[in-house]
Amino acid sequence: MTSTRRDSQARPDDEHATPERISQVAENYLLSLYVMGEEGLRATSGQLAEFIRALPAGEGLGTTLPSITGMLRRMAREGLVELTSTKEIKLTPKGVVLAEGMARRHRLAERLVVDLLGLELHKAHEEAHRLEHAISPDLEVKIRERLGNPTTCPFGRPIPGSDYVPPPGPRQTLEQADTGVDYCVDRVPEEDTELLKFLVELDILPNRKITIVDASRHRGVITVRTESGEDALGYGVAARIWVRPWD
Amino acid sequence: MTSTRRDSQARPDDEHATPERISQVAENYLLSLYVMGEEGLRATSGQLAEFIRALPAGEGLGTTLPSITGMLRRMAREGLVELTSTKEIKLTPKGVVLAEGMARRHRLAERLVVDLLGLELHKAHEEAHRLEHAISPDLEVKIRERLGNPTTCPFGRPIPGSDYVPPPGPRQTLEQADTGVDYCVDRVPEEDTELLKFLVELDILPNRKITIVDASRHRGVITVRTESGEDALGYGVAARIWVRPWD
DNA sequence: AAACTTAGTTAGTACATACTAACAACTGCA
DNA sequence: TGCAGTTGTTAGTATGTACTAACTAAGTTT
Repeated sequence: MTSTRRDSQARPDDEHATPERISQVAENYLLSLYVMGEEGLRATSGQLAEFIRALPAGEGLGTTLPSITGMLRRMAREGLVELTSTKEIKLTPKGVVLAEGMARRHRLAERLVVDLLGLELHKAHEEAHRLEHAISPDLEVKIRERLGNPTTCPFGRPIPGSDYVPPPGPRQTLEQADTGVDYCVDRVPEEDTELLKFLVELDILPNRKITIVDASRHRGVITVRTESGEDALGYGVAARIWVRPWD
Repeated sequence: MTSTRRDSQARPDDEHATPERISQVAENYLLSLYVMGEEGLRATSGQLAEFIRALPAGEGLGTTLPSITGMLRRMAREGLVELTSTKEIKLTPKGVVLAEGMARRHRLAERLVVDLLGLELHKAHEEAHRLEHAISPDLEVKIRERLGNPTTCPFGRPIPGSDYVPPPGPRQTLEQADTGVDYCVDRVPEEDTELLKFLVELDILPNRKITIVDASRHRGVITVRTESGEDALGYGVAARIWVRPWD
């Protein structure tokens, strides 16, 4: 929904006295670019298209390359991104500030709906995707206070601006982890609803203990033990779960 | 926010299997028309323009008559409103359902930010104005449960679909009320931020006791007593506060 | 090296939302 | 009755977001 860029959703967020208000679409771009950066992905139009295609409520809109090219041009005009000669998309300092704000609100919203409202974890990302655009600075403060200044979202990602400190010890994916060693789940993917239902059931969630019981690479299956029991994961799934040393 | 009507904000809300998603702008129109109906106002384009002009974050956008005419035409095409021969705007059954949903979410959001997040009352309406577009049916249920199925918003208006029953006894404005009689505040206006700060200070809020100590119509001033003390109100303000018999 | 694949842009179009300026229709009053 | 103010519509235009189709530029394959 939505409308032209000048409609509601005024958020005097962040610095920049400029009376600019960016659209929800631009906000989504910024957040996507930010997360891609966090994940170490090369930010190109094509990658961005895939990212946006995976957005909840995306319904496939705004996912063709021409749409993205056009949107990026407008965002470049607004000073939010720069298009490098190698076709890479870089956030400007201004873009970074706004993108961090989006990530902050998105992750706070996830905590809000899960911790305070009791929403099922697998629905949190989609809800937050809508709410992130509707949270004013005032409300953000209240939410943060009410939640006790959380440092991560329910999926383990850090909340920008919080006093998050990366836990000690190396971080790796479950796919690369050793058998028989106790690990602490660090992050799980947030956008795959069906997978999340399974992870919740098996207690593979941030800060829970997990141990690889058996890894048969040839079968493509890793067997893990958690508080809730033992079960098997595919390597593809294991590659999307981050762990760190237990204790 | 914003963008064309097909972007994000998918809400499979309400009945109607039609895959229609209405824009945030249309949602605002529906809510405005609904509230105008509640307040017994004749819904014309002009009235609607004033209503929209008073919307928070409106920033004066979409408030010219031609904009409204155009928007209403589109909404009529979508079967949300009907334009009568007397230039009155009527919600269709479908429009009523959607409008009730907006009012429900708006008022639940107001309760959420005030009761659960501790936001100052005078900011609640503006926050809710953004949040109302971002609440899914799933989340709405969680919010309602978490709030204990409230029947009114913090300003005293009923939440559609709740088990609100109008309190017994006649409802009237403070302007028309009698001197020396105890009344119970029923509703206060929600959109006037400055007035609300004052009402909060004076404890003129729904379900509080209020008594007119003195009414000097010639001076245009009504003096009231509440739990918090005595103070004077202008008639214009008094006309916007609804009361019902105490007890 | 020619042809194909991949990635991205440009061109042209569509639609929602917004505006100003010009017009029409009704109301009230002289 | 006619003229003025109010109210609302139509006309014409701008901008954001989206698309398809056609092009271009790189790298791959044969």
